[in-house]
Amino acid sequence: MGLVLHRRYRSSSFAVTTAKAAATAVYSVVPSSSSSLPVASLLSLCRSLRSLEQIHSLIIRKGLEQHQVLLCRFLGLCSSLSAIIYAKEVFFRISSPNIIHWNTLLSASSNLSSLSSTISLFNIMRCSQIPDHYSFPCLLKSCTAHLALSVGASLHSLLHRMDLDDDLYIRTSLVDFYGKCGQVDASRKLFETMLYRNEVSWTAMIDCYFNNGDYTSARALFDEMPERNGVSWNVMIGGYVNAGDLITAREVFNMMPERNVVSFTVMIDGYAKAGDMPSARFLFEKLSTKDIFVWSVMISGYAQNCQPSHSLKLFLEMYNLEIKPDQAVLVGLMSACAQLGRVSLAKWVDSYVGKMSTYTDSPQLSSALIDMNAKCGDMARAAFLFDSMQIRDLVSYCSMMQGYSMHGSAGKSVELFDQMLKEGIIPDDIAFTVILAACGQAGLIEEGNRFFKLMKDDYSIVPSPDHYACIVDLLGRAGMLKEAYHIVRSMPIGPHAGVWGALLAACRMHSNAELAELALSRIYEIEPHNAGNFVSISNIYAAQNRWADVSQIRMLMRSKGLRKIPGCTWIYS
DNA sequence: ATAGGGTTAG
Repeated sequence: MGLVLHRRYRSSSFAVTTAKAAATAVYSVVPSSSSSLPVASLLSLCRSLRSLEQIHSLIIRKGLEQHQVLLCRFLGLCSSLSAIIYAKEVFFRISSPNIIHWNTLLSASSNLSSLSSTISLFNIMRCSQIPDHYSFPCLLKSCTAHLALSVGASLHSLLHRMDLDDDLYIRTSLVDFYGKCGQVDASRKLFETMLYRNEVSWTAMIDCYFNNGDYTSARALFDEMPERNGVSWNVMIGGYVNAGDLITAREVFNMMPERNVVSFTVMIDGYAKAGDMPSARFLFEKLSTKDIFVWSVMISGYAQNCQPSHSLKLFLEMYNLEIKPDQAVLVGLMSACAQLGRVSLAKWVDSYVGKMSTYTDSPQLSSALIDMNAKCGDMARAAFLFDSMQIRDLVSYCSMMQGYSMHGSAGKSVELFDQMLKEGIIPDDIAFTVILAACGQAGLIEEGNRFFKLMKDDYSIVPSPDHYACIVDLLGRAGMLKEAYHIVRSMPIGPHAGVWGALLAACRMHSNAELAELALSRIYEIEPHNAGNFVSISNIYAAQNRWADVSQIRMLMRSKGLRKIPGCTWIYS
């Protein structure tokens, strides 16, 4: 229903008329006891766009349309309900907006609109109002979010001319802005010359050091800062998590005096990214109040770690608690469904997302939908979704290409890749992994080599072990085992299990026991607990009637305590 | 009555 209202505001030029029309309904939806409450109290109770509209009509009826303070609070509410268009419509009906009205609208715009529309709003403002120290932090925040170094830098020089660059809030915003844009030295200079600092400024600087890989300075600053709050601690935890140092992250987590839900979320996410779902789950269970973020981290964590049924279970648990899933949760859920590959489930989720979602044009959501449908076998639905996307992005192309490849139409994947290039979309490392895998699967050697070369020469992407695994697979399937082995040997970085696995699979396909043994011994060094690798070589021996070797492998497996998990080979194939 | 730092997604 949020969607319906939102659309209406988009299409009608004046939300105000809509509000007037809704005026008659106001007392029926707002509880009768509260209808006698002052409008200000209603504003603090307001949780939805619909009640906002009703309060608006009440403001009009009571002739409070130009009430300065009320307007501010109203605009603030529009902002928190993501109703930027409504906010603008109300704002431009204010007969003489003051600086606070402007700043509130500016803040709403910087949170909800593009940087360019926020900047143009700022320029309109400057025609009738001199911006003050409240105006700039949100502008800078928007620049930071868009990593717009040049826009932010020109704001900085404007601030200097206006003599506002010593303000605590503004200085902190600048420290954060330059830090996020990778300009550590600029950040440090601004931080060190600050007249006053508080926990926020210290934390912004620490985060800046972490984002730029300087863990020592981050730690030194944390130890030095006079007072810390929850965010300071969480920045430390997150910094170590991103650095891959879970041990130190956990130490900081344990030392933290009052952990909040973000501390847990950051730590849990760290465990999930490192593949340690048991530790993630342990912390998750200890958390008494779970918010949408932590649910999302767990659900997508299980999906990323190939435990889709756990994702599904958690989602249902959330569903039963009547927590409204957000976009990230839905994406995680769909990623899990894609792995489960159950058409009926995918159909349910597809329609559920359609009903649930207020993000109809979101490329992330569309891509996840495409991916899920493709992986669950409904290529027609995937193609329909793809074709109905307004703007197709890299991820949606990748989902389609992977889908076609899975359904044995790698030729279509190749077509799509070329079409994507024509549309001006820049492929990344993952896109090349997808297309190389497609070529491998279909035995398109020439195309595969073309893309591999394109990736290295035209896009300057250094091949990852995954890319090498695809190339090895490509050559191996075509029976070019020697060439494949040569590629493996020539890799500048150490091959991972997937590369050797591709070689092993090729050996199996072409019954080359000798090379298979070599590959297996390497794989065993890397992943000693994967029974599937042993099964592969045992199959090669069996194909060559080498039954003694087969039973030897079986005995070896037994002595190592390895058992093949039935039906799990597809993960590696 | 308005502003700054930390968390989710192929």
